[in-house]
Amino acid sequence: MTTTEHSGSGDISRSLELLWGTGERPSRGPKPGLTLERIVTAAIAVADAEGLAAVSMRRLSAELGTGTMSLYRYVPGKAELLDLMLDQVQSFDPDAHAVDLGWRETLEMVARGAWQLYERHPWLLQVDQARPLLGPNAMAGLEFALRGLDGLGLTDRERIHVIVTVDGFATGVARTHLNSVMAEKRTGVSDAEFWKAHAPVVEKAFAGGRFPMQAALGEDAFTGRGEDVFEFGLGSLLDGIGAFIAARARDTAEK
Amino acid sequence: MTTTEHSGSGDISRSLELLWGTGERPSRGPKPGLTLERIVTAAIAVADAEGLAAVSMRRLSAELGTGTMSLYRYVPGKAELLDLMLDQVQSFDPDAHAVDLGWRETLEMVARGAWQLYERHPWLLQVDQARPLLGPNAMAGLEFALRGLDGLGLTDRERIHVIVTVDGFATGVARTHLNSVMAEKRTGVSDAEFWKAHAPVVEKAFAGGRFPMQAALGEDAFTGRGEDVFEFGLGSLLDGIGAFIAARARDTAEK
DNA sequence: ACTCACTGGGTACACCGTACCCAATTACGA
DNA sequence: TCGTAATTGGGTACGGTGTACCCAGTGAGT
Repeated sequence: MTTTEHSGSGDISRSLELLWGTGERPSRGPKPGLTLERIVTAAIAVADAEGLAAVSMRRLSAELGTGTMSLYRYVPGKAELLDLMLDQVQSFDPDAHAVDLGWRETLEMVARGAWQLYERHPWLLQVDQARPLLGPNAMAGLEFALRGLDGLGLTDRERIHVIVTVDGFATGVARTHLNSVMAEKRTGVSDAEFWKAHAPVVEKAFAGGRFPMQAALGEDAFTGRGEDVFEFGLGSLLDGIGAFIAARARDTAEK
Repeated sequence: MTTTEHSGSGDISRSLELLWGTGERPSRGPKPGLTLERIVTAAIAVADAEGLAAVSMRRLSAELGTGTMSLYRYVPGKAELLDLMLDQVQSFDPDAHAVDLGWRETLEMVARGAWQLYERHPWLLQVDQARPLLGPNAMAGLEFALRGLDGLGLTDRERIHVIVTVDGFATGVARTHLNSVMAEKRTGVSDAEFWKAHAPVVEKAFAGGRFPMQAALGEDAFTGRGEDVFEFGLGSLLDGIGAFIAARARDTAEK
């Protein structure tokens, strides 16, 4: 049993200070035996290996060999820790930003980047990303996307719309896909077994005649891989966005 | 602090029995003073009003005026309760299914239906929907979508891909939108205040010259409403899917 | 040497899901 | 009619959670 942890519940400016590392060491008192980074890294490692539910303050302190309450000397609370985990995990190869790509390649990278990120850290889907604090890594990603959409005649707001749309799509499909993968890992019940359990109830429902479309569906309809759905949807979405961009280009050409 | 609750963690066939209501009352023993439906309804009401985090067995029992452990006479555990909440909340006007719509209208209804569902019950985004148990309402929704995509020359798997894509898109964008709305409600910090807190740190980052695109962004770039992003993205996505369907139609015509 | 900001961390509290009991209730078999 | 078996109601208790509150120990500044 787990719950989507709320990030950003704590003191915002405190979290930002931690994110951007503006804290100076005070001159008095003993030197800290821990670092923020070690705590965040340990938390991510635990989340990757055992899921977000396994990340508790007691568990982390055990992992780091300290007292539980010592962690609160570095992080105001668990919510802020999640903020920090979010930003750290979003760091990616800065070389990828160097190249100037076309809009389609850029958006494909945005979508595939999000997909791979979720694949690597499925627990991200469990974190309430409502208001991800603007960390350095998040800003770098946005900058990359904006540059790829530059010079197409789109307004600022339209560029943001496009980016949020592509990211939302990737997130939504990744959620469906990865939740299923995680469910299997967690419960030990494979997809096949899961659907097998449904068989009796589904057959009874089909017999009622209320679901002719589903009854007529072939066996293989549901066996598609999540990646295929993602690629199909991404292609369609970008085709549609391409049409929008082309229309914009025609508008500006007329003027 | 909250966590995405895992549905489907419990005994699957037990949950299915509850979903499809195949349980007969045993002849002996006292009559139950509660019903499954009352429990599920109360749980949904609490989740709607105060979020998923407020839904605890103790809280529900208080709401219903019973002992906490009595709930376990009706529901195997909290995971199964979530399964039931999921299906109950997905019920919609059966009349909407009566009409036969074109593929675009159908997919628009699927997407808008999902969007409105999340708007009404934002906590749905917190529930792990990896493997939603096939309840009667979920099946009705899928049936509706499949019918709208009938006769277009798509394979079974392609129709499923289209539906998952559209649903994933709606879910992803709704997540971004509603998490922001919920964050405001929960923390009392408005979007404006939230971004204001970022100002000093963002300005310092801009001064570094690493983010020229974001620095050049107009004030209004981020003030767009979530609904606008949704409508923009939905339009583009359906345009793209339309192109795919048209290409398929040409294929079959050639044969 | 004294002071005092600082770090480390133990204890305690309020909450959670739920395993395990036992008492009260009800209908069937004798 | 009277056990008796099945079923419901629910109290208690356990192991988990985040974290408020303290106090002891550290080490640089005066």
